[in-house]
Amino acid sequence: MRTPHLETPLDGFIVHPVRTDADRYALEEWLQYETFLGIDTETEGLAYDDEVRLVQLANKNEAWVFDPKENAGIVQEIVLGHYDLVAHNATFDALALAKDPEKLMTVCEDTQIMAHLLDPRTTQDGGIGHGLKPLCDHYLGAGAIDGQTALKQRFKELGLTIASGFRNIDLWDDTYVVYGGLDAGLTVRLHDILAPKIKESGLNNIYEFERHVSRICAGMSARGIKVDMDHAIETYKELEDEELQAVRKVSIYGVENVNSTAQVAEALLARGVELTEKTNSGKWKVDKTVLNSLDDPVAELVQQAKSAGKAKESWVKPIAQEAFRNEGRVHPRIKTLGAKTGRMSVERFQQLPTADYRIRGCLIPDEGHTLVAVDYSQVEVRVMAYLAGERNLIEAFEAGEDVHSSIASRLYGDDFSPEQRSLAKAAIFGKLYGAGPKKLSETTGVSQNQAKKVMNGLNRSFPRLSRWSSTLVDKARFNGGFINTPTGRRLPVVRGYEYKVTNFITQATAADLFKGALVELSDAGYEENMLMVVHDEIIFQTQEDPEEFAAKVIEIMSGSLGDVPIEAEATIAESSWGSLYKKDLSLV
DNA sequence: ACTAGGAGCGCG
DNA sequence: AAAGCGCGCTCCTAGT
Repeated sequence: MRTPHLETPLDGFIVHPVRTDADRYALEEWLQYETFLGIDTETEGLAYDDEVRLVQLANKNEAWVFDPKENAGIVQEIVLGHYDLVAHNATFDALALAKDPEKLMTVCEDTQIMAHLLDPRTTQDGGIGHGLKPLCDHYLGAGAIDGQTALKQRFKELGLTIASGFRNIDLWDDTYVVYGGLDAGLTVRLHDILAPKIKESGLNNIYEFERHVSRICAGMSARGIKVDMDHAIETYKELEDEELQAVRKVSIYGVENVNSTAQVAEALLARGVELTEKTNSGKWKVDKTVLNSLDDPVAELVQQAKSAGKAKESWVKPIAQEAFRNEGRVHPRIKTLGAKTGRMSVERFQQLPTADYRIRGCLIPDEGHTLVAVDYSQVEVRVMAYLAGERNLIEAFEAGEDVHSSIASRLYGDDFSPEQRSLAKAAIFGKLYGAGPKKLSETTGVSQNQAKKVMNGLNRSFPRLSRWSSTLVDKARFNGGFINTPTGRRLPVVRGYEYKVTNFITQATAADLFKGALVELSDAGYEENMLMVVHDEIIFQTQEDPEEFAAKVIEIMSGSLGDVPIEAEATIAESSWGSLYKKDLSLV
C-alpha cells in the first residue's frame, strides 16, 4: 500500500512520506531516474550527538521523506557519495548523517556558501541573509514558505517549545513531513537560481575553494578533540569554589548578583566610588576596564566572581558535558564563512581563555600523540604591507627581526625605549583597524596629543598606508558599496563607514591565505592531523617526532605574498593544549 | 514562557 | 572630520 502524498503551499510541489514497503520501492524507482537531488535532514537538535530523525530528498517538484533507521541502504549510498546532491549548509547534514563526512561533501553543492559569496551580509547587517527562509523570500518570492516558520507554529499548537519540538514531534506529523520535504525542494530551486549567479559573477573558483575548505573543517568537527575528564571536573570544582568565595565576600557589600551591572554600580556608588562612564543606553558602565581602574574590594571581588563564573559556565561545563555524551571528545563546529570577511568562526571552542590555562588544559591529544600549534605571525600586518605596497613596511618584515622593533626604530630612531616599541605596536594595529587618536590614547594610556603624534609619525614613515586606505575608501564609495578582494571576494561596505574597508580587505585576504594553507595541508596529507583552527592558528596532533612534524608543516604554511614573507611558527605542547600557555603565567 | 537587545567578556 | 575590526556565549532586563 502506498501512503498518499501530501500537498504543500508551494505551487505544484508534493511530498511523499516513505512509510511502507511499497513506498520504499517507489522511492527506489524514483531515485533511478534522478541525477541531482536536494537533501535535508531533520535532527533531534543541534548538538553533535543528536540523531537524524528524517531525511528528505527532492527535485524541484517533489520530495521523498524517510526515516533513516528504516532505510539504511539509501543512507549508505548517500554517505558514500553515490548521488549528486545540493544542501543548504552541507556540513550540518553531512555530519548528522556520517561519522566521515568527506565523501558526501565531495558530491554535495552548498547553497549557503553560494549565498554568502553573493552577499556576505546577514539580515541584521542589511543583507539578504544566509538562512533558507530569507534566501527563499528574496530569490523565490513570497510563496516559498520555509519549514522552520511553519513548524514553529505547529510546535505551538502542540504545546511544544522549539527545542522539545524538534526532538519530540511525531515523526509522521503532516506539518513536520511537509515542511521537511519542502526545505529540500526549496534548496534545489535556490540552487537553480544561485548557481548561474555564481558563474556570472566570476565566483566559481572561490566557491569551489570554499567547498573544499568546508570539507576539511567538517573532518575536524567529526574527528573531535579528546578531553581530560578528570582535569575538567577538577577545574570545574575549583572555579565553582573561587566563584562561591568571591560571591560570599561581595554579598557583605550588598551585591547579591554580581552579573547585575545595576547592582554593582549601586554598591560602588553607595561606597562613595565615583563612576564616570555611562553606556549607550545611559546606565553606569561597570565593565572590566572601569573596575580595574578602581581600587575597591567590591570591584575586585565582582571581577573574581564573574571571571570564575564565566569560565565555569561558558567553557568548562560545555566541554565536560559534550565529552560526557561523546566518548570523551568535543567536536568543534566550524563555520567556514563565519564572518562577512570570509573569516572562520568556531562555535564554543574558539574563544577559550588563554590566561587561565586550566581551561585549554581540558583538551589533550589522543594516546601516543603530541599537540602542535602552528600560527602565522603578524599575518594581518604583513597582508596590509602587501596590499598597500608599502616598501618600508615590507623591508621591516624582510629584515626578519622583530617587526614592531623595526617600526619603532623608524619612528624613534635606533635607541627607542620598550614603551616606544609598545606604542609603535599599538599604532600599527590601530592603523589596521582604522582607529583614531582617541582610541589609540585609550588603549595605550598616552595623551590624545601624543597619540596623534605617533599616528602622524607612522603616516610619515609608511606613506603608502594612508594613500592605500584613501584610495580604497574612494573605490568603495564609487563601487556601489562593494569592494573586491584579491581573491575575488565581494565585500560590502556600509555607507558612511567606508573607513572600515581597509580592515575588511586585510582581514579577508588574511583569511584566504589561511584557508589556502588548509587546502595545501590537506593536499599534502596532513588532514588527519588537524584538530582545530583559530583564525590564524591550526592545532595539530602527531605521532611523529613533534619537532620534525612542526618543521614540515611550517614549510607548507610559510611562503610569501608578493615581496612580503609570510611566516608560520610552531609551539609544541608538553601535554594538554593548556600547557602551551603556562609560560604566559610565569611572565606575569 | 519566550524573545530581543544590551552589557560584558572571551578569542584572533 | 573622524570613525579600532571580526566573531560566540552567557546573563540580565524589559517587553510580549
